[in-house]
Amino acid sequence: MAKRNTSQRTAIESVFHQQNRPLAIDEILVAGRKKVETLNQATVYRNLKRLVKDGWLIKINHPSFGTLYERSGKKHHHHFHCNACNRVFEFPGCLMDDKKAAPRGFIVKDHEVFLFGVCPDCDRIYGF
Amino acid sequence: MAKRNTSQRTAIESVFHQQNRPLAIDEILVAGRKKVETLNQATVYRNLKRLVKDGWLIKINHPSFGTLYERSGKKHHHHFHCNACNRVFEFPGCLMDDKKAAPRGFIVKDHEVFLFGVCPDCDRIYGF
DNA sequence: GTCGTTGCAAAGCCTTTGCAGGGAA
DNA sequence: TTCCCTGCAAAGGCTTTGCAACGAC
Repeated sequence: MAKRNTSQRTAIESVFHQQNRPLAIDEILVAGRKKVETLNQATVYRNLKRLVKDGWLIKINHPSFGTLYERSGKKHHHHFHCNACNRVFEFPGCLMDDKKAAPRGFIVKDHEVFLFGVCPDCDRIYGF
Repeated sequence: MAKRNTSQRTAIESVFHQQNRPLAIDEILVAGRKKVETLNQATVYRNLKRLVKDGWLIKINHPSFGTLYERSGKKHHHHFHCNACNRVFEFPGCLMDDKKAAPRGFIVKDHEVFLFGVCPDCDRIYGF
């Protein structure tokens, strides 16, 4: 199935270029409508699915926000959720060794890590 | 709000006593109905919510199965999902050091790890 | 008898899908 | 012109909620 360039898809892609962080469906829809007023929710869902399938996006499962999407191709990183401001941060690098993470016999091919805590801003302000 | 013991709640709790692994809503409902035939889905949802609130259960977010529940009070462990048989395993222990997992300034209070790969059984049978 | 709990059905989210019209190539 | 893509609305899952009846204490 050949892919056609539409203003809607371009709008959605540009949202990811502007915001370098994991985005929720709704954020994508709202930001996308600033570029294409008529942008429909179903269109966003269809395009995200397509972009994931094409390997341009990665679907993330946030423990409390549900589904988030982020650009693929980034270096391996983990996610951090600030319990105070609810923002999601990305931490480059990794301390997990897949080979050592599981008991003998299990073959680990990938992993997903979510960290929870307090970000520097909130620590400074609220002193959690 | 005082808590009353009902046959429904007892049934749900006993499902967790019998199956020592993360369970999906539907598994809980099906297994629970073997003890209390009339057990209703809404009742299961309400009790799970209550048991989580009381700290008796923990809610887990499985990247592809959605919400799972497991007994609280277990030692720290991570979850492993076999890509071949789709079973979820629990691995005791942890190689992650919260203190080292984040850049300076971030305070990590907790983390959640999901490993993906092939379990020993599937590796033996299919040689993935 | 009180009031927390249950079953049932309706309603609420989030996401997917059918369909006819619209637009890219 | 072809046929992929879009908007809209309906439909599907999963989860929550309102309400009257029920049952633990």
